[in-house]
Amino acid sequence: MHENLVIVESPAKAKTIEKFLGKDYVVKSSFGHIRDLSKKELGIDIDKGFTPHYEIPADKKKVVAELNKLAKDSKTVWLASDEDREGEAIAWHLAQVLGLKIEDTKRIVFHEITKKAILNAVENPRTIDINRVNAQQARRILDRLVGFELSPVLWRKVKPSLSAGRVQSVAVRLVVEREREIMNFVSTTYYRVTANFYVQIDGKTVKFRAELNKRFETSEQARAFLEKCKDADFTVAKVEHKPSKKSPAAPFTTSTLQQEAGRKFGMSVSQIMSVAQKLYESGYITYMRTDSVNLSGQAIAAAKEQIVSSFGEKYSQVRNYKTKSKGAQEAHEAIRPSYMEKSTIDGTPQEKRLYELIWKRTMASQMADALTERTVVDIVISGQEEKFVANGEVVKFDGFLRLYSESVEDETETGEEAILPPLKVGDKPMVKDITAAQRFTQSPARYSEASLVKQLEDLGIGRPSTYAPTISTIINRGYIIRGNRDGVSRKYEVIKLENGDISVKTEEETVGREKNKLSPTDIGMLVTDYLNEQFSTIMDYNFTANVEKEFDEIAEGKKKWVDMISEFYGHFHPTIEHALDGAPVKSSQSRVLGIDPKSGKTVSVKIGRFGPVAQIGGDNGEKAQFASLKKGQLIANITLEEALDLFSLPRTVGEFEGKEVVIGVGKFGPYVRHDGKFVSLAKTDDPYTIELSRAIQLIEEKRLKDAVKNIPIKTYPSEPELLVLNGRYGPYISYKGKNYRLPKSNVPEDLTLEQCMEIIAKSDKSK
DNA sequence: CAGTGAGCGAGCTTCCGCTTGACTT
Repeated sequence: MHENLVIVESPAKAKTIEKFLGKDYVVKSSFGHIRDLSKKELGIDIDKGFTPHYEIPADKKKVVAELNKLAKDSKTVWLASDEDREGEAIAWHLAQVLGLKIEDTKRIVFHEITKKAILNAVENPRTIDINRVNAQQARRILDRLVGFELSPVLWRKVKPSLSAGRVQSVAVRLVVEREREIMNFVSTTYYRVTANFYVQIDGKTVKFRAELNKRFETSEQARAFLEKCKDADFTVAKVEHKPSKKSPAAPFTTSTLQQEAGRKFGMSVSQIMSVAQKLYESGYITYMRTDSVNLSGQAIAAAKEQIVSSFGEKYSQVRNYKTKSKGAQEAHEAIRPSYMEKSTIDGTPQEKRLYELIWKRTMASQMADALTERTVVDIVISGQEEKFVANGEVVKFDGFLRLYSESVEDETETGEEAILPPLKVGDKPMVKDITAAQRFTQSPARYSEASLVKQLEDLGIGRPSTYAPTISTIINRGYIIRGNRDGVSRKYEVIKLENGDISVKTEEETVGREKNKLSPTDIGMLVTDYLNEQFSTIMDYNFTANVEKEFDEIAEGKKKWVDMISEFYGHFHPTIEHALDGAPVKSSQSRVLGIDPKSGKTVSVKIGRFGPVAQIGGDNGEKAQFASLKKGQLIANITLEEALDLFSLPRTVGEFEGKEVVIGVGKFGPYVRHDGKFVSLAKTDDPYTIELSRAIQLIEEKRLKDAVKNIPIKTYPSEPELLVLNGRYGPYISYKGKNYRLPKSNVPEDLTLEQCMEIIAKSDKSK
């Protein structure tokens, strides 16, 4: 018999709290929600006032059974799930399932895992807030109604297995609309003029740069300006010094961690989350799914101590941050190191890097502003209205920059900030050269995973625990892809005045190179257009914010959840009926690109049975040729040349060992075929351009791998049927035609026959 | 397993949020 059972959501949290509470308390975790609407059906009885039917999912049966047993054996059960809407619902479901009385069940909450906070919580228990629970039920039921009524419409009208929902469909819409902006963008050109000046200071030549305060639209105008500069003289007309300061960014939330680690290390949001999970489980950082920027008093004090001892008093500045994002629920602290004095940890390189990033960000957030002095110098040109402007910046006190500076998503062209020589009004700097370079206005940038997360967060859509899964879902459904683009080469004109001569040159640059950026697929565009047309309310960027207001009213007891859902459904369901009555999506419509110069037949693109496809001929019952579009190509903007290129596979690239080497694209992606054997191309290989030498390299690599794969790590003379082998997922045991996983703790080379048999026996028993 | 594009149709798919392991040969 225990005195007290405390139930929290996360097992790592349970371990920590158990230490704070002492021996009279057993602390267990529910592993999140323990009940949900049934998975198979709608799980809501619409005719009976939207009554939800909750079930305990199969993978939660064990946890619930254990909690039930412990609850029966305890005098008092404390429900300590998070204080947000979902946490309150978890507490309520626990009370229901464990047969606790709602009126006198002890509900406790804390926003930070510190001894003080926990003890304080235990001294101030409350009861379950049923209004907040009802707000969660409304949220859950609304999402189920939307998801499970919309998705079947897509199965009937577009294609099977598609999905739609309050969050994912809007996420796809953002990507689709950005792509359309890029497609419709018309780049204009202008000329940017910069000058290299120099002055003599103490007998030394000091150079500096300045930019003209006007941009020219045409080459002629730019050239005319340079002509006029030939005999002009240049005078410093104004020197302005402005003190300026920079403040550190707030400590990390889930979203900002994803953005920053994405930019700095190029990690995907799901990679970041799984590394952060490891750090959390090891006790190195606080909880990683949070929308709060708050730090505990204890953490602030520890950071201060670290900063003062490492950098001195004047680098410290205690700051309290306020969360401003829409719909934040602040059940936790910001993501921070558990122990501020630990600036580094043991672990994999990724774990170390991510930890150090979190440590620096947290420390910097408690450091002083960086103080700078900005200098702006105007240089007038005799006989002309335009003037050159030089910008300089000097850091007077580095403050938090000593430790950390935030990165930016896409480096855009900005005026250079440099250290300027001491100039004064009336100075006449000499001109080394003046350059008018042709520039181009840029289309908006495609989203990265992290910038899409940021956009969703700004719109109040989705929660920290769902950002990464949402992106996986819309990629898995084939609505969007994450990919790289090589960029294209572009020529630009450079007009330069130097030593009294004007020269014109054409230079070349690569633009539009992208890594891991998101773009829609044809299906993503098709579904988005259809949903926008039929279900504009759900697709509205403000839909979530609007329903959140109502959830808040329910939580405050001002509104009944059934009324809210019933009103919503009254409007929503007829739109479903209307869509089902309507026509299917015109997905078979094709776009004609032109004429194939070789055959003289029509080339078109459309969505076929197996996705987007290009077609040559097939008009009058003749047999058409087909080729799938490449990842990233869209029906909306593929060109005739790109489409014709698709028909170049399979192609023979040469001979190796007297046999043909053929490149093709099969069911499992691009491959090399040689001597009746197939080798997959690497992700970075392009089947349309790959050369013989690389193909041979792939064939040889495959041979080597195959050779290694079949050499056993370990064999046993007394049991010839038992082998320890090296497989795709690491070492494993093969015995009598069956394979067995190795427990992590085993070193495969040291396995004895007895140990192997034990592993086999255990595995067979568990099945 | 290394393309596909005849037509029919049984049975299936699906949401958002809260949590971790288990599991692929």
